[in-house]
Amino acid sequence: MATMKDISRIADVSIATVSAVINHSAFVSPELTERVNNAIRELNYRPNAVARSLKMKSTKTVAAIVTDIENPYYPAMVKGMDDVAFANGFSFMLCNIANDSERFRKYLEVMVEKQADGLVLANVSRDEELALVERTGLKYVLLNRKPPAYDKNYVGINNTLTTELSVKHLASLGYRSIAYFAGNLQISTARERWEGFQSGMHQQGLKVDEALVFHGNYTSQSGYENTKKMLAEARRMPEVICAASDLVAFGAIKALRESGIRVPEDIAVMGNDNNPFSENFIVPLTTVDHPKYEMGKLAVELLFKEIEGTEQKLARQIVLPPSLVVRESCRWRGELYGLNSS
Amino acid sequence: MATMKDISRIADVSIATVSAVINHSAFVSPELTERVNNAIRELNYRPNAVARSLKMKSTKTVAAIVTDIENPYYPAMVKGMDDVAFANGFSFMLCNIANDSERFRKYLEVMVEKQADGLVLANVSRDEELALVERTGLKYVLLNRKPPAYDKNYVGINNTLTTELSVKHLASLGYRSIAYFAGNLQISTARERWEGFQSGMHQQGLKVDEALVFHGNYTSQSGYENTKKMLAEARRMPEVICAASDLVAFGAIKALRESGIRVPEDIAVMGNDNNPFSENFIVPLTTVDHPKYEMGKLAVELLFKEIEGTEQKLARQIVLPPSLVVRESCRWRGELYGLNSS
DNA sequence: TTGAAAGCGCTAACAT
DNA sequence: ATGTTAGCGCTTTCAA
Repeated sequence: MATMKDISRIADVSIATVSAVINHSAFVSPELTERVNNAIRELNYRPNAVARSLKMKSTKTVAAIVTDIENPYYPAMVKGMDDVAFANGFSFMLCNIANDSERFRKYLEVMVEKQADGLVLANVSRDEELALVERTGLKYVLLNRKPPAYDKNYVGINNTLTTELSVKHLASLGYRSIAYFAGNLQISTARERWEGFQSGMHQQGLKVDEALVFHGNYTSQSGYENTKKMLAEARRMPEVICAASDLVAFGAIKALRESGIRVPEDIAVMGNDNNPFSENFIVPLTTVDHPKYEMGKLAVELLFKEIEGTEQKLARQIVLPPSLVVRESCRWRGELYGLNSS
Repeated sequence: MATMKDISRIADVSIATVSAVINHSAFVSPELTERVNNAIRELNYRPNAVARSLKMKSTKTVAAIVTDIENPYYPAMVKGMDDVAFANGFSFMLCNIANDSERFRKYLEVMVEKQADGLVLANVSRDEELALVERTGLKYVLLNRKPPAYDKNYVGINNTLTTELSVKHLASLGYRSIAYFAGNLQISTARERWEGFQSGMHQQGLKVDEALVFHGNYTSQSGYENTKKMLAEARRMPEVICAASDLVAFGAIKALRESGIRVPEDIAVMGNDNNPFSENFIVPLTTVDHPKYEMGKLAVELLFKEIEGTEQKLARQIVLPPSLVVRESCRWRGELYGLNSS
C-alpha cells in the first residue's frame, strides 16, 4: 500500500502538503494540488484510516450490540442504524450477542479497545449490564429496552400505548372477554405492555380476568404453550387473546388451530409489534406496528448528537408512537355470529 | 484513557515490559508481571487497538457487504459470519447496500481506508462489480451469487439441485403439468435454478411447457404479478407452480387465493430457499432449504484461510447441498382427488 | 504558500 | 530478564 510519503515523493512536495490537499485543510496552490492528485491517481492511493484515527482519536465507527439478528424485530432497526451511520461517513460494526451473556461483556471490551466512537445497545434490561456499559466510558444510547430507573439517552416506543390501543380496538369490535399473554416482566417493554393492557381494560370499563392472564416471554413457543395450558385449564375460554408480541400470537394461533379452534371465528388473536411476516401469516394478524426502522435511525442520530457533544448535555429520551394495524385475526363480533351460524 | 506509558510509570517498569505481559510475547518475572497487572487494574487500562493495528498492519476486522439485511434470506447468514468472526477474535462490520449501487463502491473504498483484513461479499453478480473488488487489493470471498466465469473463493449452494429436487418431489406426488416462475436470469442463482428445473423435468420424463414459464425476479410482487398474468393469459392452468424463491411463492399464493383458487387443492405451489416465515405462511410452504447460517459461517472461515495465507493458494469454491422441506402447499394428487370430491 | 518535525500508542529489534 | 528506541502513517504546530 502506498503511503503519504510515497505521494509526497512522487509529487515532489512535502507530506504536509499532501495531507492538506487530501483533507482540504489548508490552501494549496493549484499547481501542487494537481501534482498531488496525479500522484494519488497514479498509485491508486487511499489514506490509511487507522493512522488517521490514532492521530485524531476518532475512528468514525459506531457499533450496535443486539441480542439476536435472526429475530425479525431487528433487521429493520439495523438497517436504520446503518443508513444513518453511512450517511454521516461512519462505519457500522455489528455485535450479535446470540443469547450469550458473556459475549456482551466481551463485545464491550473489544469496542473500547477498538476505540469505537459510540455504541447503541439494543435491549439492556438489567442494571448490572448498564454498569458494565458505563464502565467503558464510551458514549452510548440505549435502544428498545432499558433498566428500571434509567433516565439517560434512550430511543424506544410507547409500549404502554401499544396494548391500550389493542384493547381499545378489541372493545370497539365488541370483545369483552380478553385473555392476556404477557412477556417476561423483567423486561421493560413487557412490563409496559402489561401495564397498558390493564389500564386499557380499565379505560374500556372491562375487568381483567386473572384466570385469563398467562405469563411467559416473547417467543412463539411461549404463545403455543400458554395456549395449550389455557385450553387445558381455564374454566371459560376468552373471546380473544391479546398477545405481548406477534411471535406469541403466532404460537397461540398454531395451538388453537391444532385443537380445531378457528381464528378469528372461535377465538380471535391480537398481536403486538407487526412482525414482517404477520401480514402473510396463516391468518393475517391484526397487530400494533412498531416503527423499527425509525427507532434504529433515531438511535444513531441521538448517538451522533452525544458524540459531537454540541447538544446541551441534557440526556434525551425519544419515545415513538405505535399504530394499530387491522388485519384478519380479529373481527367485529356481530359479523362473527353471522358467520358462525352459516 | 490510560496508555502503556501510564502503566509503565505506575508499575515502574519499561513500556516494553508492559507490552510483553499484555501480549505474553516474552518472559517477564512474576514480580514485574504482578506490578504491571496491578497497574492495569488500577487504571482500568485497555490496550489501544488502533495503535496496535497501525503497527501490526492488521485490524482484526472483517466486513460483510450485503444487498439487504431486511430480506429474510440474510440475517441467518450474517449471524453465521458474526459467530465465526467473534470466535476468532475478529470484529465484524456490516455494510448494507440497500439497493444503492453507488453505495457498494463507497463501502469498498471505506474498507480499504479502514484497512479491513477481509471482505465477504454477498451477491456480486456482475463482472464490473468484481473488478471493483479486485481493485481494492483486499482479501475477499464471494457469497451466494457470483459473476459468470468466476472461479475463485466462493461459498454458495447447489442451486441447480434445488429445482431438480423440487421437480423430483413434485413428480413423485403425481404432478405432471408444472409451471416455472423464474428469477432474474442475470443472477447466477436464478440461472442455475432455472437450469435445474429444466434438467429436473427432463430427468422425470416431463416436458417444459413454454407457455407456463414466467420470468421475473425473486420478489413476492413478481410472483403475484406473474400469477395474475398466468391466470389471465394461459390457455391451460398448471397443476403446480414451481417458484424460484419462497417470496415468489408467497406472491403466487396470494394472487391465487384472491382469485378463489385453493392451494394446494386447485393449484399447488412449491417454494425455494425456506424463508423463516414459510413454515407459518397462510399455507405452510413446501420448499427447499438453503443452509444460510452455514453459508455465512463457511464464508468467513474460508476468508480466514485466505487471510492467514497458510492454505495453499488454490482458490476454493464451497458448494453446499440444499434439502427438501415437505409442508402443505403440495400434496399427493391421489389424496387430492379424494379431498376434492368430498 | 510550503516544509520540517513532533507525536498519537503501540511492537519489536536491539542493547544491556 | 528488562530497557531503549525506531517507526507504523497520519495531522498539525511552527518556522521559513
